[in-house]
Amino acid sequence: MMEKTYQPGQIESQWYAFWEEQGFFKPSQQGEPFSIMIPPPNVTGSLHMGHAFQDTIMDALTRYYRMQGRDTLWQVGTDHAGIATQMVVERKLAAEEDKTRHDLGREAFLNKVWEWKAESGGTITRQLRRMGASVDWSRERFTMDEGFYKAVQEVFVRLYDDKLIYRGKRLVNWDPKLHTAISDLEVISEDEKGKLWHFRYPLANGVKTADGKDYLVVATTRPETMLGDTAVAVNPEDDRYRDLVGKTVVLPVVNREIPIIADSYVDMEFGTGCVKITPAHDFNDYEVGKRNQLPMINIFTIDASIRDEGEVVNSDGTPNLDMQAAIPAGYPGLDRYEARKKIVADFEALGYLEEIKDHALKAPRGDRSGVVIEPYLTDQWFVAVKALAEPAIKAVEDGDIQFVPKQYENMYFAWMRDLQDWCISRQLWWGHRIPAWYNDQGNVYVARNEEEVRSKYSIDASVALHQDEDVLDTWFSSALWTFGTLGWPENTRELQTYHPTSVLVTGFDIIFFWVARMIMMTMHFIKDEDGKPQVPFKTVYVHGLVRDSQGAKMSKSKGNVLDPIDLIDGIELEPLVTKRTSGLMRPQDAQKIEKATRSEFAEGIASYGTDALRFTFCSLASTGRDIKFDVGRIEGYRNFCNKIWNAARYVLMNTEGQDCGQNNESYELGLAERWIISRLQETEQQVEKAVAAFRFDQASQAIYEFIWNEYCDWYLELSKPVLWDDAASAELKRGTRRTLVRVLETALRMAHPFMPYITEEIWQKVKELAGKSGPTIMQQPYPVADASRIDPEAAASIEWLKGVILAVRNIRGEMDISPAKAINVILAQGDDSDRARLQANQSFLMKLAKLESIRWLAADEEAPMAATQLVGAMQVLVPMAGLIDKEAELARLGKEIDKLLKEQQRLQGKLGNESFISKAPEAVVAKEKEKLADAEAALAQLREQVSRIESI
RNA sequence: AGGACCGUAGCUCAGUUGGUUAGAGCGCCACGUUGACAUCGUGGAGGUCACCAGUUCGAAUCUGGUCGGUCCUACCA
Repeated sequence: MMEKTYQPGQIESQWYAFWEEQGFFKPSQQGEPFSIMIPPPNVTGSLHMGHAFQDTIMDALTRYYRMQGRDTLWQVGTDHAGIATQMVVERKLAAEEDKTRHDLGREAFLNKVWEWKAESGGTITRQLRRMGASVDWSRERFTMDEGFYKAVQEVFVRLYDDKLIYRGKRLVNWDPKLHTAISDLEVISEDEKGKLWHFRYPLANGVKTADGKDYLVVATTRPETMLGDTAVAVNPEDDRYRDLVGKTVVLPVVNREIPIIADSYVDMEFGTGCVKITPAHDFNDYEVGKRNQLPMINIFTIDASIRDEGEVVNSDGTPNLDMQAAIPAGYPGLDRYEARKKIVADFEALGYLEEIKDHALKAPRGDRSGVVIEPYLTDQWFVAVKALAEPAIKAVEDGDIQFVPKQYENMYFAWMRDLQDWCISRQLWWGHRIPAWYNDQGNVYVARNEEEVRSKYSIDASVALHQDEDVLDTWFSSALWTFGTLGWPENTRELQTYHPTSVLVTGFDIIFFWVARMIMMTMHFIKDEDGKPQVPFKTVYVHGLVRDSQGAKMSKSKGNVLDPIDLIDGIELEPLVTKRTSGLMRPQDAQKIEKATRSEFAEGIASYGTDALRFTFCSLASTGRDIKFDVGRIEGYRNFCNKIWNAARYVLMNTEGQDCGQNNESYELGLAERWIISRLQETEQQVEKAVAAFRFDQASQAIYEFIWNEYCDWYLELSKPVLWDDAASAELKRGTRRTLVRVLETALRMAHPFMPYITEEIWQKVKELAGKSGPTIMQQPYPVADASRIDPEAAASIEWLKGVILAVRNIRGEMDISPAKAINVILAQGDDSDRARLQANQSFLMKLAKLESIRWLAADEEAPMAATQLVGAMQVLVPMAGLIDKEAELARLGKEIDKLLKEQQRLQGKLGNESFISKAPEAVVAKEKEKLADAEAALAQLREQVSRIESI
């Protein structure tokens, strides 16, 4: 016997373990392959709403295609997440042992990270199981497992040998806190208020400007970088300065003579039209420097404080040993911001500070450290992306890869067509160490390991080699995800079978980080037998961000994060407050967060269960837009689960231990059965169409409406008069029981990809009654619509029935007739088909509308005093025998008449329009005419009623 | 600066190729525990589809513009 109410906790605990133990998640190795790669979450992270959303969609797809008989692989794994993980462990180390990673040394520190991974690495996979994710755990991978080491080395070495990876001294984004280079993508620019300082640079050798001044004025937002200036640039078209090009200025404070150059980069309209050029500390200046062969002077240490002496580098990146770049006394060792103050003060003292203006600027900050990023000259490894990008662009242009929704393709193209070389080296310890070795002269050798280096480059064992200290950008290894997980560089059966993968499900925020790079890497390394590059996936389904109910991004610092597990299990208010207010970056926010939490979740969060959460995500997944997560929504779907639960209880009560035609006994299907079966086929068609279009909202809505509004609201009610009628035939009763249980069983299969637990739980109870067998619903065939069972006649008949019932209920409601009171109904003005339908549906009508009697108005009979409703042209009369509230009924009729009058007017206007008649398609005109006729007929009837009532 | 997306009921959102009386869920109001379900049932109220102009016989839907919001990309020192 089933519990009276749906309790997700009880039913969700067992099934997952059963599925996993039985190996149901593994590919069947039969049928057409279908494969999805999970975007690997951070191995030490925990599940957030974005994951939960994404995993729901992937699991729905996986279960759907698995049930359709496809050979389905959902590949699971985790990412080592270089910077993020290293930072966590460093913070732990600082908090617990007051040590830095340098105190431990590389090897000991890495051991700590591996320990941390072992300790916390199970969290996210445990949570993934809670979500019901049907991933193949036997194939779980990690981006730093042995196979990935192999794949990463292979890719690096081959790209290097193909000249697609190179090393060089370049200006890169440097994080002065983390002491590593980062890629362009890891730099977030933020609006900040700053200043624009205007400095005078005196002209050397007595030269004067056209207007007689002996100095130029340059403006800068970064005064301290002037220590590294190597030129002043003006626009070549600028008449004001044309004669000064080739002359020099003397850099104040440092007293270095630097040239005035002409470069079209300079905007004549902005500021004074003179720009200080600091090639080593500004990306634009770097380009100017390269064009004009300016030396570059690095003035910063890795902390972005001032060096003892500038490091001079030629514009091609080679060391410049000829030029000295002394740094004035008082500056070395100063932090960049202290240096800025001192420079400004020194300029002021020298009388060279022209003015200071407020200036809105975009500060580049590291996405992990939050500090201002410094353009910095260092030796780094790069991927030359141009050659890789071309086929990757073409694949999307040609439709080999399709984005859903399509608009993301533009975003992809825009980025790919303006791609800069990718800086892949990171000065971290946690990650894939770069497979490059150096001898004492600094010559570089790239191979899979030291042994191979020696043989490849014929280096004697006596020559000392040391490996590059740097590791690779995390995204370098994740770019290999689709093929690395399938055993590449070996040409495995899995690689042949499941690659290219079917669909990638991901957020738009990592299209550049991950999706684009996967496409480039995959197409370069994975080829068909005929040599054609393989794409990593055929479709990219891009979903939106999960936001809070107000539309704000969920973040720890705002204290508005919802934990999917809390929505599943529920959480009391106090622990929720504690959870949201602990470990804040800014503890002063705690009070505000606590207040907001207490008001939004006064009762804590109820336990809604995984199925309700998943169904909520599906219903919100419309067109790749961001979704605002409202707890009211999940409550509604928890109620839906309860509805299914209770429908199943009803079905079991009426079928268990009884004959439901399991053994092909003869049975009869009545109108109601034909109707619900017909509606089921239509729903199956809708769901199929929706899933094919990745419209999970439409799929879930179709299922919801079918189960609640058709099956529960109507069919279960329609089954009662039959099952409880002693006079009904055994065949009809059997047909009803059979339909009850089979439609339920089919609906469960239809819903299973979206709500796996409750469907499995109930399916196990009804499968035999429905004539099915098997260990799990997971392996049952997905319902396929049978168009021949779509039954327009049954549908019309039941729609008629519903119309009459609704009319009676409406009268009851409006006339305030107790639902408990059985009433008499008279039908009038009907045609033959109405008469046939009453005949067919009379017993339903009696029971569902709670009638005392129903009959047709006789031909010569005058209609009694009654409340009236129309069903098509037919009148439904509820005689009120003196009890009628005259005013109420007149008001009710008046409302109806007003509505019809408006409709009539609209239609008459339309049909009176010559050009509508002549230009609109005939079918449309005919339809409008029919509508007008219906409206006018109804109007006439209602008016007749009004005059009758008024005449009392 | 360029681009994308969005603006529909109190809230969250659907609305296919232009032809609906513009829908759903939640919330709201009224009534109701009849033998699946009060995590329920029945009925009801609630919309100038942001605004303006255009195309069209016909616009929530197509075009242009205005206003408001979100986001991305690139930035001028």
